[in-house]
Amino acid sequence: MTQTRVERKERTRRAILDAALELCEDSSLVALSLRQVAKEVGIVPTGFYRHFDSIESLGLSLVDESFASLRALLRDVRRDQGSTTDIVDGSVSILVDHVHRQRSHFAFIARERTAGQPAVREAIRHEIELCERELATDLARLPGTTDWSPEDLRILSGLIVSAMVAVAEEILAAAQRPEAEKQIVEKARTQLRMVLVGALNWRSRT
Amino acid sequence: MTQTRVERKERTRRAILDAALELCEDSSLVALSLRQVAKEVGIVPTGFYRHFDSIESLGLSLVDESFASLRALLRDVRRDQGSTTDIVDGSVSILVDHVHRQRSHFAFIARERTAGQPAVREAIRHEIELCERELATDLARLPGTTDWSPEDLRILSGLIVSAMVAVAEEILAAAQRPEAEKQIVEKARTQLRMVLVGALNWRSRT
DNA sequence: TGTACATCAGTGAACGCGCGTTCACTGATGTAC
DNA sequence: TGTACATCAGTGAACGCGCGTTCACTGATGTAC
Repeated sequence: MTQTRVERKERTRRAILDAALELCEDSSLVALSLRQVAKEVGIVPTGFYRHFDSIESLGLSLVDESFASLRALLRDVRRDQGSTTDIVDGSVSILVDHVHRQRSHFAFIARERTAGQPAVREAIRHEIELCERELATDLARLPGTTDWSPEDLRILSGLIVSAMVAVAEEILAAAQRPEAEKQIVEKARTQLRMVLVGALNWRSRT
Repeated sequence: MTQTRVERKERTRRAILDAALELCEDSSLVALSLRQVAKEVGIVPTGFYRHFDSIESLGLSLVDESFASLRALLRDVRRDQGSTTDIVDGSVSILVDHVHRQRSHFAFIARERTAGQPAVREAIRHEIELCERELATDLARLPGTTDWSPEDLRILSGLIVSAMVAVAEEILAAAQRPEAEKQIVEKARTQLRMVLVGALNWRSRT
């Protein structure tokens, strides 16, 4: 068990982040105290300051982490598009898989998006806007969107993101109820197909 | 200025509800203290107990109030459908109007939906599901959905509700920025038109 | 290699503050006769 | 109508508790020579 000082510090930092994610799952980061986190980690309250300035700056680190998970999701969806026969089936499966594996990250985003401190909310709003932009450039490569205006691509992207955020929230709410989740997944696939049918029959006004 | 004792009490109760709605707008009900509310209202902390048992029971009253506002919105949208030429333009205008006039109620639902106590979250989820059902029966009366399956009507309804919940949240976030709101409203109308184009070209599988 | 010094993650006491809640109270309003 | 009593919304002192933050500290790890 020989560890360098740097390794030990990183380990504690990691434990603080994990404890905060777990403890705020029942309410929100704003209802979480530094002392609760320290107690869960097993350090004295003042030890917290060796790693973060405040709960808020801890929150901003959690935003970064959580969006790394979300971008990994987008990356997997993008990589999958070339290889699969059905974009909708593949994309929704990947979404569900990521929500399960990074459950606390997606729950954090869903929660703090509306209930976090202003700085945290703003950070999340900004990240989601970036995701919409990314998705818009992906959509531009699909057949049938060649004559679309940039605005319409962004708008379609926003529609898909809204629907998929709602789906992710429903999956989180349906934890431990596999039959409910199955219905949600089927609904998500149909919704995405409906949107794509709309998109294929859409004509941008110039 | 002659008021009965009952009138005075009701006035104070109203002030407590309004103060709580306003104060928790920056974070969440779980981060709100009884003393903050009492200070805002202008009564001594212990005076709070003449009206509510706890912040939690105050929260339950706010849930009831907020859903009354949401149902008023649905009622207005439904009433408007017969009289207007463009369903999309009319419905989005009504949505925006209601969000402005009952701003704090919609913000309360949006926030506590993901960050509230479990019982509150569940109540909100249930109410939103009821709204989806209602909307599905309205959609069944539109031309072009006569041969749709009940499931597909519910799924389309869910898609529209998700998109409009997202729009309401964006409008709330864009407060004091009229030009940003104008863009959001235009986006909402285009999204709704895209969805309806998809619906008109959709064939339910039997 | 051994020694002397520097670094710094984590400690523990102490602080002032806001918290929810208790309790006995006050005095204006309401009611019974 | 006037009087005597009841009600009860709001008061104010007091409590123990958990909070964030300060400060000087300890002692294991790291580094320079």
